[in-house]
Amino acid sequence: MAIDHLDGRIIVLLAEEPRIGVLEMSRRLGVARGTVQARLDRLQSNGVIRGFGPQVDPAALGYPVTAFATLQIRQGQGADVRAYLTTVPEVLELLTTTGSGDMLCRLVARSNADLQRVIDRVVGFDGIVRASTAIVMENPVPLRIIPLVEQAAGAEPP
Amino acid sequence: MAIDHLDGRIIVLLAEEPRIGVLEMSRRLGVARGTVQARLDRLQSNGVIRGFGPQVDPAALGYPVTAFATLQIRQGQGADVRAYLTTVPEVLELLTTTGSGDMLCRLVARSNADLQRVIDRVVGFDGIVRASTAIVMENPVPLRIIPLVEQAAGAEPP
DNA sequence: CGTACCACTGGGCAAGTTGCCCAGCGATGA
DNA sequence: TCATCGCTGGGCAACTTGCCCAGTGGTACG
Repeated sequence: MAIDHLDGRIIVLLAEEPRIGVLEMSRRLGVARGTVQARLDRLQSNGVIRGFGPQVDPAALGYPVTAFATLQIRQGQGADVRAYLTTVPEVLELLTTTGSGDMLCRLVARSNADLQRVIDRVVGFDGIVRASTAIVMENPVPLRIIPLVEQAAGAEPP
Repeated sequence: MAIDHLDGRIIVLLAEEPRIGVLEMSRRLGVARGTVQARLDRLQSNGVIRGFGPQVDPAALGYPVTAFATLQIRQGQGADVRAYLTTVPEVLELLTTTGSGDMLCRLVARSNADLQRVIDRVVGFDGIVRASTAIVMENPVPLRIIPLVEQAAGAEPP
């Protein structure tokens, strides 16, 4: 659960050069190969590293428009709404948040015009009372984890 | 830019079993190794596949609380705010959206109490006028891309 | 109608990596 | 004092990678 400095360096190295192998990592970190292997196994079984899935860019796939929709759900319809939204490919993420029984929904679309279609499809579902949408214009800080890893790795040792 | 069926299957396969190699993929897909290699290279240089960085779970790192903060920025301070928030490790993502000159900010914290510290640190910056925060309770649809990939891969061929 | 060009196949090669094993060592804790 | 744990450093066979090649079918263009 707690991460030490070596774990941190492994994760950072892996993030910078994902194609790197265990052997090369051990060389760069100055430790034995078995050590890196053991650490990696531990990090994965701990759930710290969930996997190494490919990071796909929706924009390159033809979906350059991202938006966030805040949904207001009819009482008791939460489960139905989740199940429905799971079936919509353009829904990339769905979160329930504090506030008036709300959900936050990350959407993509082929264009601003297409976004209308996606939103209609989302809010067309019966259990959704109201939706307000914000279109993403810029992404100054793309989803990242490294700074947090470094903090988690560096803060503990002392 | 456009993805065909084989590209889609490669991405899906890669997402399901990231440790798989090119040779094993070619066997499962029933194509020559060189073909898979060429497709992968193309997908990466196209930017469709950005990389294979490790997916780290903030919760396993000791940051189980996620929240979204909507920030209202003082006129003309946008760039300063971005630069500042980039330095805060708990800020995992920052987006500018339509609406009253707003930014949306994804945060994590060690606990609800710790979230207060993080928020103070975020909104303590001068260029931020107001912030409203929503704590994430559940994550019914974790960030995903496969359904979209399948749609992009399956819709074109006909 | 012929000719390039392109993507794919199927094969072959050396070099490197992986997964697995082992013995030894130093620090930690009972 | 002894057992445990994590790390080291080494060795091994099996596999994969990166790279090369010639041949083939389809498509676009002259």
